[in-house]
Amino acid sequence: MSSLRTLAESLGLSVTTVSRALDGYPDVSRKTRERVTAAAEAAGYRPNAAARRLRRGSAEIVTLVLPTAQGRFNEPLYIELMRAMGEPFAKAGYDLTLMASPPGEDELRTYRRLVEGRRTDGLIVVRTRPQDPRIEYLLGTDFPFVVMGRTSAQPGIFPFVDGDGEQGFADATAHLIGLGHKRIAHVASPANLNYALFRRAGYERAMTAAGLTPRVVETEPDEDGGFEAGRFLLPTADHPTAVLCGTDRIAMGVMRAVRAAGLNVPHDVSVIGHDNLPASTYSDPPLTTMELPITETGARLAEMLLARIEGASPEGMQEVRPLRFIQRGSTAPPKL
Amino acid sequence: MSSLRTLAESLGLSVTTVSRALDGYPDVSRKTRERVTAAAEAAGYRPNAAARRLRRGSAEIVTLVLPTAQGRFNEPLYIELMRAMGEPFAKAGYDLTLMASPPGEDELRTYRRLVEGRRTDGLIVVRTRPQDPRIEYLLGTDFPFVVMGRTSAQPGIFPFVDGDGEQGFADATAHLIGLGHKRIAHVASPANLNYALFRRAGYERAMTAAGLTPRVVETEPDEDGGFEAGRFLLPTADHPTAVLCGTDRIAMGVMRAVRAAGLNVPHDVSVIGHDNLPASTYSDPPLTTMELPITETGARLAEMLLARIEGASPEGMQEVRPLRFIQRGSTAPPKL
DNA sequence: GAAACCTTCCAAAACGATTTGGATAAGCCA
DNA sequence: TGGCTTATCCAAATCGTTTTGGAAGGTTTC
Repeated sequence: MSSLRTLAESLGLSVTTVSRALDGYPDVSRKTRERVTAAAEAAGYRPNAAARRLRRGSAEIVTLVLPTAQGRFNEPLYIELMRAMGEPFAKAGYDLTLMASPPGEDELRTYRRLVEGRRTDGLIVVRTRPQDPRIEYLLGTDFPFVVMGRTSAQPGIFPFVDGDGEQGFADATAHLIGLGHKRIAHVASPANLNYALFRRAGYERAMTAAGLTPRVVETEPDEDGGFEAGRFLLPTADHPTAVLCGTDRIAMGVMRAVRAAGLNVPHDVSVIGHDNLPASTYSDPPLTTMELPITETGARLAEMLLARIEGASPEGMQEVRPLRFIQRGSTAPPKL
Repeated sequence: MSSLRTLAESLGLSVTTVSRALDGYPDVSRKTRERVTAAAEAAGYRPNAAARRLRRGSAEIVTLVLPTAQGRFNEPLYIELMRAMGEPFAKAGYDLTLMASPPGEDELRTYRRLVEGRRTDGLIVVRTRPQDPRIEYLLGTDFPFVVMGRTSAQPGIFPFVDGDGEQGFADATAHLIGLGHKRIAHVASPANLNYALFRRAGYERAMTAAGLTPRVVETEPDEDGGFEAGRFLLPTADHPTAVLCGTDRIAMGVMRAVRAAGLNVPHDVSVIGHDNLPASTYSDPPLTTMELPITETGARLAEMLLARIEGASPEGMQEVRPLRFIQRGSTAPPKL
């Protein structure tokens, strides 16, 4: 409704002066500035976002694109991430928005729309794959983006923060070995998810180092996948006494399978997950798990993205952080 | 990079013609149109969103503002809702975005920014309160919005879809009574959440109709709240044999409290929730619950919002839908 | 008292698309 | 041939800001 022009006319000033008064330029007298801000307040003036964006060439928006299709993913994690990033971005004058996008072909189209239509000033990429077409595409532009997670091999350097899944899973495996477990299985997420590779490698490293034989089952990273894997692993007499799961949701499914097999967690089978989902605190028993502390991660990612938008080089913006191990009730020494 | 102007120059055409060719106007020859679209394709031309918005006066965006601060809310629900609405909006040329906002004063500011800065074309309001300042504000503008949920008393008519919590909780209570339960408690969400009032009313209606005494405990709508309520209700000898919970997350907490009291679900205490969260399928035992079918709800809300954006009147856009009852393992007849 | 400086304001030019209101040329009819 | 359509194209205005490059008038400096 109220534009700069109407406001200026009602004040008997030029559009320029009103604009500069509101932006706090020093070349407008205190008296005028006060008159202008009062009038703007009274009229409920709010600059038209499109006009300002067109002129400034910046959208004042950063976007997290959430791939979401087959099954529900770790959404609470991403909402949490949004919350962690919200404040730093708001402080810098950016709206943080989330867009859900079906993965695959359409996903790249979404990115192109956002980038080439200048619909956003920066992107947060999540749920990386070892070869990630989104990142390949973004590296080909000079568009600012940050990544939660990593890729395996990508020709180019970009900012990311990731948990040290390799070390974390090695440590968790060592923890189980320390409890006395020998038959430890790993239920892994599909290898087309990048984190799955690291976690598996850590598990295998620790097992081999202890002279134990790794046993890996690959499955969908959700409760059903975990349940299936559990049903596959548990029936035999020499079933694993501990199962290290790629994600909490897999772990939930495995625990259900353990119960379905008439066994007990953690007495017969210990279970460990990863993500520290809200539900994991309240499962029966509460799930032993690990996590990348999300608040600090979000804050750091926001910082990086803002720096990139300001034109900073991505060098030195690669961080692999230790995971936090959370000991709860789903792990115990093996029976006898 | 590539603008209409550069494209036009490279083709030896006017900006007008190029624009109209790409928009499929009939006053440009087939040959020219083909030449233009080919060149646009080759140059990777994508219209500048800000410019188009400024001129068209539409942002091509609709926004769901998610209040998110104290504790994690039912995020999976809202991501699911986004997914349900994504396609109809995409088909109509709108990007659907989610913005997280701290509730309270700042929340209204977020709404004002979006509405008055024309940053979006339509809003989806969720997590309604009985007196909802966001809705009051929006009713004062003529800005298009739809609501998932209802308010108690609001001077004005607006589009909404809500589950019939009153009937649903009455039915669930009747179901428990039919199983033979007499001491049935209700753990309610705080009364400043609108749905809490309806659910409680339904519970009380069914109890009273059966000549039973309602017993209501109010608590925070999360696992901790449920746990606290459970610890309060369960220790006595004449503890409830069934607990009807305002949300699944409350129910999770209650189930944990039941176990902590050395009792069994459902043998000693039946538990019912509401929301049908992903985790509820995989809890032990799986939770009996109910839900507002989210896909249809999202589709209908999208339809309504698009109609409102087109200028349709909000009359007849009020829908209270029956809840779907999902019987799982957390309910059984009372012991003896 | 003239030159150099502030202070305060503003006209006009962007930004990149869409849309209005013709202009030009070719085809058609009588 | 002249008048009337029709088919194709385009110049210029517009959306609402921000920003550039002064201009006008008053002050200070020497």
